[in-house]
Amino acid sequence: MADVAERVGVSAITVSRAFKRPELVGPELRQRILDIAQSMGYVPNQAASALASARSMTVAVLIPSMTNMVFVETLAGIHDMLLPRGYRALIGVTHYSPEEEERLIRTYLQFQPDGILLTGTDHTDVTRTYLSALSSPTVHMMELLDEPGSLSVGCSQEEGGRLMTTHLLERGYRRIGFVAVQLDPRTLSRLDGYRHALEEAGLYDEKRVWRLPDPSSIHLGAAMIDRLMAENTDCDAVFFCNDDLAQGALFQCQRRGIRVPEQLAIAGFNDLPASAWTTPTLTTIATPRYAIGRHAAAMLLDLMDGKEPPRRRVDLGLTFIAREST
Amino acid sequence: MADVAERVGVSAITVSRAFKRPELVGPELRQRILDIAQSMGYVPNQAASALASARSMTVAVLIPSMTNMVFVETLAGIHDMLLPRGYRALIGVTHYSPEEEERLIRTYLQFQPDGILLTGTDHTDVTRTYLSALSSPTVHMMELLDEPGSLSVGCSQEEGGRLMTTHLLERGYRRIGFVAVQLDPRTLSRLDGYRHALEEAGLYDEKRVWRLPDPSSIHLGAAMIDRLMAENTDCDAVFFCNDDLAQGALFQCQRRGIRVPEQLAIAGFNDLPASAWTTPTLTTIATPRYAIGRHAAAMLLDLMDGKEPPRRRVDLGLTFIAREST
DNA sequence: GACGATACTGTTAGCGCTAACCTTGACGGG
DNA sequence: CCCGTCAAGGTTAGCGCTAACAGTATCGTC
Repeated sequence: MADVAERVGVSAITVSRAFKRPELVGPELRQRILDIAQSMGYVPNQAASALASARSMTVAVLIPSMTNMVFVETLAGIHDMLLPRGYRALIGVTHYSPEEEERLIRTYLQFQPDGILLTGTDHTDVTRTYLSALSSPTVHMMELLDEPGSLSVGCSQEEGGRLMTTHLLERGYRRIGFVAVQLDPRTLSRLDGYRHALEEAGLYDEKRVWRLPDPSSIHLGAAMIDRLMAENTDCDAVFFCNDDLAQGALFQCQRRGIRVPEQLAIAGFNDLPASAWTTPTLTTIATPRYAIGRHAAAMLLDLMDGKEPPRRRVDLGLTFIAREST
Repeated sequence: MADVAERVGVSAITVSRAFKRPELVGPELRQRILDIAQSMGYVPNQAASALASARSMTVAVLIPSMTNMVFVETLAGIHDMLLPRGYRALIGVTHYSPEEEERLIRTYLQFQPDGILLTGTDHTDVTRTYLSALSSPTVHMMELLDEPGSLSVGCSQEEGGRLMTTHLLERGYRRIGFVAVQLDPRTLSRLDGYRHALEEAGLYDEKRVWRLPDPSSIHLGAAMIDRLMAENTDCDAVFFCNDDLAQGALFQCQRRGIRVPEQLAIAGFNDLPASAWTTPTLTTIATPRYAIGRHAAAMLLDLMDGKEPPRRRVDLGLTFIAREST
């Protein structure tokens, strides 16, 4: 920067301002500075800038998984909101583990992020301590928080589970199963919604609930159909905790000649792109994941600007999508 | 850091060493420093460290798309290699645009990355200038470079196109179509492979090639089947440039009652998880994308350590997977 | 003609850390 | 007993930038 300043015949601070506070520099001088900087191959040093200004222009984003489209789309929403404002996202993948999340937080705090976006609400005590000691704001995505003062953008997973179960009941199904995998808090909330809806109808039966800690996959969904058949289940409908699983189930039903929905109805969650194209098409619930990313980032931008966001808890709702599989 | 040093009763550099060069500090003193730092909530400032040491411990990674599983899995390979060594990835999404890539490079150079991972080989001249002026190493992923001195890890897309086309010829198909979307260099290489194989067999016909700039999707694959039918194509097989498209085509064939492969054979590229489960299952070519990420990152680590990597051009090959759709 | 407002540009100091060099004391060999 | 060696820790200076404050010229206004 000093070299550029010398070549232009100004002081270093003017070069700095030409880049960071353009309105403070005369237009033609500014252009000359930028041109000469460009020709010299000068690029500002972000580390030095961060050190001097105490603003890293960085937001730490922690998501549970990269291979799950849901979170990738959330990330896209975050990116689209942050990049135009000059912020960069530092992405961490927790693999659904609060301990891994804690480790990542510790690492990313070294970058002095100006804001933090977390997925979900289950964090270790140490994570909570770190965050509360921090001056940078933290917004929670996906689930909604009720604690006063906390910031969250998401939708009610429990309501989603309830919605789908109610739909199945309305369609006349009475022996509705639930397949929960991964067993992260969002899955368990959907299971809660399912259970409450069935309990209210007097139809809840623990033996129709399958809980598996394995990660979700099409393969596992297909395997679950085989297992249900082997166990001679009496289910007339199965609500899978997400679309990957449900798609795998549909594929396997087709292979085995199980008629869906006549013999067995199948429902999913999240509305992945393929779910509109399977045979039969999959009844599911669309989650506003891209919008969640955008809103969470927007809320964070407000806070980083020192402004109070319009709302501290934003419920973006769910969209029920009835298709052929139920 | 100074506060921690004072509490422990040592100088700042000893605290610094306790974190960054543990072998230079006595074991029990080191433990005391770490304990006290922890209790005080001290976290090293990465910006200051980067400024003082001229090492950002950061690698810039540019990929074309985040919603395409292929690149997400590459990213996973990179992460798994870099994180244990203390490096962080700065992820940029170019949306298949060399101009966007140039913009991102400019932005990320501000972070003084210790290394750079790029996807593909088509870059703007400005990008090339930036990179050659840089002391940090750059590794190209996916495609292979022949220029001496250049670093690349990938597989031959052209060979992939050729492999699949040869397979279709062997199965007796004679009027083989090709659907190319996105039209990025990798897609076009596959198209080249397809064309060369057909030309050698004397069966290439331009009218059986569809080129669309649109992004790939299941929806588009399904739409292409409708279009082929409307255009009354004489194709007995269609080679789609990737699995998303091919899956959409399979779904639509099923809907329309087109028997695959008897009436129309369908082939894809990449081997996505669902391709083993569709009805019929999809013939495709598996690309070693996770391994590409790992190898590229490993090569970069060598270079950042000042070591010469074992090889500067690594071809990880392709795996042909014959399934029911052909 | 004095004055304040406005628009630019400059000076000084320091952000938090680490490279490079330096000091100290313990130890062992000849 | 001297000297070299080594382990452990300290001193000094500076990485490249920007916040805060300090000019300086220009202009309009009363």
